[in-house]
Amino acid sequence: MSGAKTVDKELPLDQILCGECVEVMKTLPSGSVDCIFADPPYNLQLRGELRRPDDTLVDGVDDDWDKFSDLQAYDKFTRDWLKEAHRLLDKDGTIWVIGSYHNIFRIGAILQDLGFWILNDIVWRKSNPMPNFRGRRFTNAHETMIWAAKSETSRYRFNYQAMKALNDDVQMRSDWCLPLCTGNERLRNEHGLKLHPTQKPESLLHRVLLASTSVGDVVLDPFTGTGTTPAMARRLRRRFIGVERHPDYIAAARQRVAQEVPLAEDAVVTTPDKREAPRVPFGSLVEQGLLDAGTMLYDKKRRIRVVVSPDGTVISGNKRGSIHKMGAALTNAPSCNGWTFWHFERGGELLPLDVLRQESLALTAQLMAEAPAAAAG
Amino acid sequence: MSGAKTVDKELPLDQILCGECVEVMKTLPSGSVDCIFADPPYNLQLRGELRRPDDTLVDGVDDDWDKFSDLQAYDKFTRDWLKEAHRLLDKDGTIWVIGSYHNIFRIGAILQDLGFWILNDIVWRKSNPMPNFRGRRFTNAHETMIWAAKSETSRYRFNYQAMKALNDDVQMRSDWCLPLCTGNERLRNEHGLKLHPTQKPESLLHRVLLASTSVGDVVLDPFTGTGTTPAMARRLRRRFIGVERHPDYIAAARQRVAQEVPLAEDAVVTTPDKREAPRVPFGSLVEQGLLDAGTMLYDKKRRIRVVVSPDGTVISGNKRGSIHKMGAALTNAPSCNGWTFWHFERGGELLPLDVLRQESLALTAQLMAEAPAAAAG
DNA sequence: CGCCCACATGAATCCGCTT
DNA sequence: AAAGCGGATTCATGTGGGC
Repeated sequence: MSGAKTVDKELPLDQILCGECVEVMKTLPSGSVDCIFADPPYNLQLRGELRRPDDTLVDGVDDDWDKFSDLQAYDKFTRDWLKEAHRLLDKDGTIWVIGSYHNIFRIGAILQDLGFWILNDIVWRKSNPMPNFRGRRFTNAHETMIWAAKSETSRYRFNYQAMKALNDDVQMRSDWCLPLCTGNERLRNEHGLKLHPTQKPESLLHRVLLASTSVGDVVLDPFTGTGTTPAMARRLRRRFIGVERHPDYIAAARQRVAQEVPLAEDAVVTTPDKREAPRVPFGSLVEQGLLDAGTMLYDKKRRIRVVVSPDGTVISGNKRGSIHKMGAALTNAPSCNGWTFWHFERGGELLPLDVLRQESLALTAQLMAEAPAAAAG
Repeated sequence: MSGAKTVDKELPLDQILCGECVEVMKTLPSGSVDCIFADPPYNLQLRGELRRPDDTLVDGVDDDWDKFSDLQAYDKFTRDWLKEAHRLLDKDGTIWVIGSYHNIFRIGAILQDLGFWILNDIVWRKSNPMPNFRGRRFTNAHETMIWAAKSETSRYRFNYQAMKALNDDVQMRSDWCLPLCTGNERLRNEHGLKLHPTQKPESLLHRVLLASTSVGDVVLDPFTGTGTTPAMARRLRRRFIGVERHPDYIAAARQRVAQEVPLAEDAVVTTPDKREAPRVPFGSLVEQGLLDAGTMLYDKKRRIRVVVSPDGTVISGNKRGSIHKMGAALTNAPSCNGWTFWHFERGGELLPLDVLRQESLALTAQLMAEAPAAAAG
């Protein structure tokens, strides 16, 4: 995606910029990023301190950046940065925003108001959440991410097959069970205390970027914190732009990113979607000599048959049409994938046309390798 | 709760009322219900038809009641019924609202705007959701419920121990995995077609009511549909008020509720929360002769000791105070639960004071059973 | 009666390029 | 811009019929 953008040269790629997110975002050109991941302040309305039953203090989020005078102030803040996010996003780009019940409803409503088109709400189920110490509510065991396209008509990226592969070959669901960021992954200061109160686990960003971006895409994180998004972007060979205002976080994030080793180029290749394979017109099989005119095609159970025509149509009685149209017409179906419906005979058994399509693609790839310039032209 | 309300006589209890929810709600007195469960229209905005890969048609929600001209119209609708809900709710009451990403962000924001205090967002994870047939998004495998109190200062009901018991003795989390309403539970018309497009599973309402209401509480459902809430309320011996505008749904719901057999009275008693047990003043142990003045109390490791005073205070040197205050003072802790901190000697071993509290409660219960009137007075 | 297989179905914002 | 059309896409569960 980003490779085609003329604005690329102006972009501060693979950098973590210092400043207020809206101010910094205003310096970037419109439509210049493919994906945004945002972990904004949660507006946690914690009243006083919270203690565990053993009287140790729960280190809640009480930093200054998480203080807002009221809901209206939080809404204004949210609308301001989301407006800039909308401007920066490519027309086919998507945005992820993570939050809890304190702020996610404000964010979701404002996203919709600004014209973003929600694709999913994703539940991050924490495998090891903090228990509810007072026993007055359900254990708050999840956070919510909203995944939205720039507009209703966006042709957004979703690596469906990669997600399916990641989930034992069944569709990835809207609930993801992942552990909190702990142990060595958690950045700590010289006193061993956690550097950032809400550092997100790398596994979360790994899945987000794998699902919704391509290699080389530009990913913006307006609230970079300690740099989980940049680090994962670098690991997965995406480009990143981070924005953060706290110097301590920036220093930690830059160091972290510098230490991150990008995966080998062939290691970031994921299961491709079939839609992205080059289209093979059925007629080209006849042209290439992979299938002769006059060949008989059958459905799987040999109940229906058609004859291949030299122009790539197929004929049954006085009807003629594409392999798809004829498959649909002869079965009274609303549509039909001719590549998997029709079969040809080879060695006494029936094989789907898709086998020939694969052979055609392999043949083309071979020609490309032998004479790239000629084949491309 | 409701037993103490003087408005009870005016309430149309255990009925399903016919009409627009806001109109009907306006006829009910303020502060008259303990809990509200609402399953409002989701405003799904479905476009064309959707087919499964096997070409069968998905029976989507295309009912008129789910159509709104735009987000503003949906917001107005939502604000109107939530305002009435807020008025009807007892000051310590709670509300549940279920929705999907299409509408839940509008609802959550408006709840907050109206002064409701969100307690949890609960994720209903569907064990058997409908897949995403086109492979263009993550499987939409959950719906979200918001649980909110009338105000920040509500002393709302949460049956913590019952929820814990229901969850194999670990705290109930904010994500609930429950199957869809299918099979025999799903109400069908004479043609075997589903009567209501979005009937909720009984297990969901069972847990909701068990978590947030007491036996005898009044539960309002402004969008009753085919009556899952009334049916579960009746089964669990709660009172209900249903509101529904579609005559077919009302007829089905009334029949359904009539067939519902309430559980035996002793079957709906759930694990009581400790904080609901009658409070036992430490001094009453001395009064009851369960502990003699002058008895020595120790911490678990016998490092600290105090002496029991006849007035229920404990003494260490020249300091005197409650078991809690003295526990905190002698350990430099901000607070201390004296019942579990202090131990007494029995048969050569140290037992926590809590053992005596249980014995005191048992003794009182025994007295109540022998002579109820006298003990109560 | 039990096992096996076919079939039905669920709150769904469900395609994208060419002409 | 709207239409045409190639062709990509499903999981868990319950029910019911056949054997």
